[in-house]
Amino acid sequence: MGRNIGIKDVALAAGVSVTTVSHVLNDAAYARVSPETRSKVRTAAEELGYGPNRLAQALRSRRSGILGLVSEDIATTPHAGRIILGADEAARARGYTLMVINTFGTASSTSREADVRALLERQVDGILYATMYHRTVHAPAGLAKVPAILVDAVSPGHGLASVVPDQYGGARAAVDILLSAGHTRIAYLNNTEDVPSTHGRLRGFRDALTNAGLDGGAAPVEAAAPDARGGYEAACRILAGSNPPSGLFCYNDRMAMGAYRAAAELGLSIPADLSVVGFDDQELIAAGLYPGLTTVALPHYGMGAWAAERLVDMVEGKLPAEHTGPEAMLLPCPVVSRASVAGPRD
Amino acid sequence: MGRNIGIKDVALAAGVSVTTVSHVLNDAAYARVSPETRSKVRTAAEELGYGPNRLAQALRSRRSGILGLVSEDIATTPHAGRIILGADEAARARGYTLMVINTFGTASSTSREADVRALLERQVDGILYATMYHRTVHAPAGLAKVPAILVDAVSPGHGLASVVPDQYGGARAAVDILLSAGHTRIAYLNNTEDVPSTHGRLRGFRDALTNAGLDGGAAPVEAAAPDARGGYEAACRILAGSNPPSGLFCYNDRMAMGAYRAAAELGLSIPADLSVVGFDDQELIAAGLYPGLTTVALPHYGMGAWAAERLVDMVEGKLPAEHTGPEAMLLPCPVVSRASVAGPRD
DNA sequence: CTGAAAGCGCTAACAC
DNA sequence: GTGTTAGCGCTTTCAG
Repeated sequence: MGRNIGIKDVALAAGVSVTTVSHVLNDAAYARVSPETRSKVRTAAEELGYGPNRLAQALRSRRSGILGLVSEDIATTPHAGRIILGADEAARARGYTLMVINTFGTASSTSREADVRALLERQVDGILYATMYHRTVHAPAGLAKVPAILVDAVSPGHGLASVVPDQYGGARAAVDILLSAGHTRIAYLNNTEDVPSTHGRLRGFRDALTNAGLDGGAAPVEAAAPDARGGYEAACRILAGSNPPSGLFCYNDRMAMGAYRAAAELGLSIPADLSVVGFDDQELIAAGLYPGLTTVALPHYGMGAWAAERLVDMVEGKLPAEHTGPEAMLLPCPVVSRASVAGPRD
Repeated sequence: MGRNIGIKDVALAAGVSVTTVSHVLNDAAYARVSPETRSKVRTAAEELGYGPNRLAQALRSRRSGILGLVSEDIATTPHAGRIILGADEAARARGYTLMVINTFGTASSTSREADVRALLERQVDGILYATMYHRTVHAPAGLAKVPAILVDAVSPGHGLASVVPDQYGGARAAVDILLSAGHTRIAYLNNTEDVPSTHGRLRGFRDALTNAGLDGGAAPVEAAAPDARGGYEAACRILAGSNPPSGLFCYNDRMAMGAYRAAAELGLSIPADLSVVGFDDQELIAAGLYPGLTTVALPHYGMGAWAAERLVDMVEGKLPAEHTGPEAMLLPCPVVSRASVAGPRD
């Protein structure tokens, strides 16, 4: 673990000045260096196993090439992972490295400010601020100091660009799947929490029905906690009625998992007696359930990639750093078809 | 987004030299600065909203305070997330920041080398190299240039410290749960893949039985793909026999999920007719299944934390950077009790 | 075409 | 007690 080789060593080995080395290694546009010198430098660098010290480069050029990402609850679901992956790949493609800071959904705003400050001290060129589920946040003040974008979140009145899933459109697509299969008695198992997805998906549900000539406003909706148990309970209630639905749209895959159990207990076979569509596309559940659950995927990867791409544009001045419009970018939620939907029995 | 305030500005505002500012802000041990000067500096820094430029600090002090983590498949399961979280919290507690680089289980060794090189160029103080599931890897050569630790992986002959789950012990604990509940006819649904966990868990299964006075070598074992479908198929085979087991240990939670389905189809109620224990503690599955699945947790968080802690020790010279023993550190896999185990019917 | 030299913001001898 | 100053490794203007 001896001393690292620097540009100086390369210069010495190639018999040129550090300036020249820097010029050729960076393909400096303004540099005019002879081809022979160029290759001399290149081979010298190669042989010495030279690698630039990005810290020094950053200090000098005032560009760290690092994008900060503060992300909530990295460990809880794969959602955060997919945002990170999308952002990572987009950033990498543009020559940037991601620096991820984990925070908690429950973190105080002081600790969030501290996270952003830590990133700022590292001289990140821009910051991505991601939440674990679509919601509105109070963006840390530090975000104003560098280009920044909110991922899966909106922060009213902060003039920050943001990207969120098109919950409404996803719900419509989900219900359309059921509609196209021929179902007319369709119910919705909603979440009880007051978050954008709860409202967006409900609106999408109703509008899809109305748009198909059914009475969306009167369609049965049961709300419960957004987990397997909540789904089980809500499904029991809705399936026990006198004229039970033949198609069931669930707020998320976990509730759908509960609905599967309810159906099994009631002797209802999926999809022969009951068609089910979920939301979120949690691989572990959706693919593990039997039959495989048809669901709607959340564009986490896409949001991460979109945001990183934009952020780099801002950093490089290709896009104004100040947010242009008040609207959040809406990314589509694609349907993932598996085996839980079939035509109605009757 | 104007120019940032530096130590110089603070010095000017406080009417002292930069040295003094540096001394008080870093609580330099050797510095003798009067209390009044100290507070003058502190308030000046405070008022100006000064924050150090960690890049410059790092360049000068030859310590970046960054720990690199190359982690596989961040987005696929929460496992990588838990390693990251554990490492992040341990690193943070010691004043370090994590720089996470995503790689793929399928990545070429060239690309892995490149990932490590990128980290090295950023002057990370040490590197954590994590795989998504316990396996043996060919560690990138670059890891020799800084302190490094393997997480969830071993690399024979590289002299690298590493930490992995105690698969064997976890399996024994899982089977012991079944044994203590009174079961004597216990079967194992194993994975067909040739990875350490497959072998470790099988050994644990057999030894636990033998240790209890049963014939571990003759106990029924069915192997299949480690997912819900494989579990379903293997469980069908094993449950269809003439003297079916009353206790079932599954290689992982996904296979257990399949076993639940098989049991349901055979009219077997869990845990009344069949007790089931899984492995991995994949929250989404284990807690979502009904009844909740008793399983064994993989110590991902713990491995990340242990490794980061050690790595910092190495970086700070509190631990030799070269690996001491040839053995990987084994972390225990704790049992997570839910509701899938009861006494046998007979 | 190539090189000297001035810093980027900070730390830490060393001098006063 | 406090200040001067020489770099850390690199980029880039400006001379030659």
